[in-house]
Amino acid sequence: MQKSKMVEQYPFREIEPRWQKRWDEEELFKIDTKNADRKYYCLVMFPYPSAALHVGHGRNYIIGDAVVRYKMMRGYRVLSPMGFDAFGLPAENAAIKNNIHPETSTLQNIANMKTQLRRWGCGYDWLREVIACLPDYYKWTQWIFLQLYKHGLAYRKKAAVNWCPSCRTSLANEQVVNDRCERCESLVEERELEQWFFKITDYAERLLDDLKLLGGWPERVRTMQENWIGKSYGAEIDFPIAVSGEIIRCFTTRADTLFGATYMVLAPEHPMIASLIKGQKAERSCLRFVGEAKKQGKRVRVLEQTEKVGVFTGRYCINPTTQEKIPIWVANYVLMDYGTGAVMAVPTHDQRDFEFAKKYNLPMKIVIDRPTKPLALGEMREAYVEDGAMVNSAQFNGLPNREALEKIVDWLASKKMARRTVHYRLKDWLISRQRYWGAPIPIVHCAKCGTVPVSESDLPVLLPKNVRFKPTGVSPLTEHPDFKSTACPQCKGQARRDFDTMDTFVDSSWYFYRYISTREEAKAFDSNDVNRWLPVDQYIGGVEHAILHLLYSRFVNKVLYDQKFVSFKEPFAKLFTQGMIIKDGAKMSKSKGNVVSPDELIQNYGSDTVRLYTLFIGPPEKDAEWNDQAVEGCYRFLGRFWRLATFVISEGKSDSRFKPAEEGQVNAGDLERHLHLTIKKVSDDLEGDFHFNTAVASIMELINLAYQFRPESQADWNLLKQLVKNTMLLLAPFVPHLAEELWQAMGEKKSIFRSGWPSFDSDRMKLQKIEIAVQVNGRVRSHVTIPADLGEEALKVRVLEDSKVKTWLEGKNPKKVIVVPKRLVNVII
RNA sequence: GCCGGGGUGGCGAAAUUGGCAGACGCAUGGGACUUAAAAUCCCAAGGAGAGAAAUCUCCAUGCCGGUUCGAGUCCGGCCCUCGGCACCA
Repeated sequence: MQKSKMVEQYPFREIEPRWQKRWDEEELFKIDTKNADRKYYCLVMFPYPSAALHVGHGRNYIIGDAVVRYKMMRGYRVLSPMGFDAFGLPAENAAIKNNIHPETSTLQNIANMKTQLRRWGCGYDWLREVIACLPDYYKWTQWIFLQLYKHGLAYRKKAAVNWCPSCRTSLANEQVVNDRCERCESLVEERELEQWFFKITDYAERLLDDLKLLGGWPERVRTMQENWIGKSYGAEIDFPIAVSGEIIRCFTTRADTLFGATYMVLAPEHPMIASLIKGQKAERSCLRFVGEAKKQGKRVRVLEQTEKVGVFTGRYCINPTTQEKIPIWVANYVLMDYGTGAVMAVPTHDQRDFEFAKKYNLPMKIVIDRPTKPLALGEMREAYVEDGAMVNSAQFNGLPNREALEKIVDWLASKKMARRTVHYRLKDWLISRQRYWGAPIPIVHCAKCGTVPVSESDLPVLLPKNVRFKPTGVSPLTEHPDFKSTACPQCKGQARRDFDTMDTFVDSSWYFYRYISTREEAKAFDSNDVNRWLPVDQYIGGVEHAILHLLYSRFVNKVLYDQKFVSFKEPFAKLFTQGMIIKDGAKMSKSKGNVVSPDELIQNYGSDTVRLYTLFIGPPEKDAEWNDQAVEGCYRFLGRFWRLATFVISEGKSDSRFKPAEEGQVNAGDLERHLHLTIKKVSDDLEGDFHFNTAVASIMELINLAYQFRPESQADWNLLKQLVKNTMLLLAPFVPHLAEELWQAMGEKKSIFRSGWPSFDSDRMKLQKIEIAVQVNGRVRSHVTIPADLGEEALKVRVLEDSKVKTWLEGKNPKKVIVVPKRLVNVII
């Protein structure tokens, strides 16, 4: 790139800062939320304050800004807020490494990012800025916690967390990639810790059900949430233990295979194991096995390559369908946290059970037969998992297995040995973090009263600033004397605070309400205002948040709905997830060294060019490869438009760098027609699913056409003026500085963003004469130009007279002639 | 394994939802302007073949088949690729 040699296409360096300043001064994006007339809430996912933004981040804000400006021009009162998801581990790690307080570096980063956003020309109501790490925000994050606590939706239990042995800290699920720590790549371990959870599982059914209300969401995201919630229908079946009569309860989705259940398998953590094996011969070997399995940890156990191993307990239970005694085993492949931790094993119709049974020589029985070739036990190499007819299943023999499934459950249910149940894959949300840089959990631990919530009037629980950073494995707050001890809110006795902080996903699960009431000091938000302005009309962000953030926010919304703080069931009416920007085949990241910095690009081409290219690069929902050379193409186009516009504004007197076409290859009628077509196309593209790329392409076409037009009369000049003026409006959401500059150069006084959106006239889009493609046997052989209103029969006659058609006909009569009005004629021979 | 995207020129991509495949842009080639270059403006361009030429013919949207006058688009069966979930009972 020879940027230094490049001639400046137009004076963007002077224009852009000037308009950025003017828009600030005029408070173009300031909104009063007491008034919700023609409201439009456009929300871009608030960023984590990293050191510098690259063009990949930029796509998010540029798309958002284009939507905001377009809707403004459509006459909406658009709320466009911005804030920062400012708590979190990276800042804390940087603090440890560089010996700088995370608040200092975070606030510095925020200042930098605001400068960058401003330079991009992205417009926000900065009076509504939200910064998650400041007490006036996290006070209310703590309030959210208390609301959940109050209704039994926040609880404490001992649980295994992801633990990175080299960073000596716990990690969030999302920071564990393929069982390894995202930063240092060491294998993640498990550690048992007393933790706070939010009971999101109570809402599993509604979170799943209400996905139906989200027609404005990409199907992909809805499906991902559906998978994550993972609902499965099945039944719990009771297996009495031989002799004792105690019940082992197991969950199955395949009750049709019950007659083939030839053994029972328990998870090593199953609570009944101890009493089962007590006094048995196998007691010692069982205990050893359980101990090893637990030591191995769940994470390793579920790895695909981990061998399935197990041990016999020496005890039996009764298959409730056959009354047969079947052995009870313990095996590493059964998980305690799905279903009941007990699995009825059907080796003939489940692949894992099949492998396990082969290995330990356990009995097998076929209960569903293959419709094609009957199964034979001796010949089976794998489990038969397809459908078929029931066999070896008493009164159910001969039934299709899917039908038998229901009947077997009914039959056992009538004997009170089974009941229909539903299981979810979704787990409760673990929100405790043993880290410093987060909102303290507003709980006090008192020896007398137990866990006691801090009262709302005592919020915020301030995060102390003078702490020592070293990776010890416990929160630095543990060592902080002032923070540590406090009075119990209940008995006023000596007590200690909870040392943990909240997952940053709690911070981000409610920020979109706070934007409505940023200045509110007495409450998290004003319900009346929030109910007027939400749901968010358009949410825009990366697909990487498809599950966590979007699911948590939906959950919190439902909790607030139940407690009557909000009156809507879902917080985000429409969701748009933009694709990533790729460079050299990989996602842009500092560590990969493939980031494209916007600063240099803006210096060389201006932010309007960067914006235009970002929108033109491809369909916004798809990933796209960044191409520096293609940026220049957009820069050239803006220059081309600038030259045309300045030439037209002065009626050919000023800009000597523009030369009109020597002979007009386009007439005024065509040009006007295309102007109206373009207005329609751009409007449709923006109203639809953000087809910025094709909208830009059609504007380019229009300008290319205008270059072919030679103005000869005052009417021609007026047409050209109308054209460039409308094009400014069409371009304004994409290239706001250039559009505003030219707009005012045309003598307009009001901001272009307060000047409405152009309309088109369908009558002016019509052609007098149209060209029709003529096919012979489905292949295009000729074209005819006809009056637009020519009737079908007349068209047929005209086509059959065509010399090329005659040649193909070779004097014969056509079998059939198909006419597609205004498009083509197909002559079948 | 299950679920969901995708597969179109040298490249990013379009295609009015079944109607002229490749708009627009990048890269490329040529021309104009210029002492020259840059910039700008104009023109060409999917591949193969025929022709002096205008033109013409054939082949082309991952592969195979089907429906249809007509398929990038619809149906059936494969292949590849990206993403999500997964010893889930």
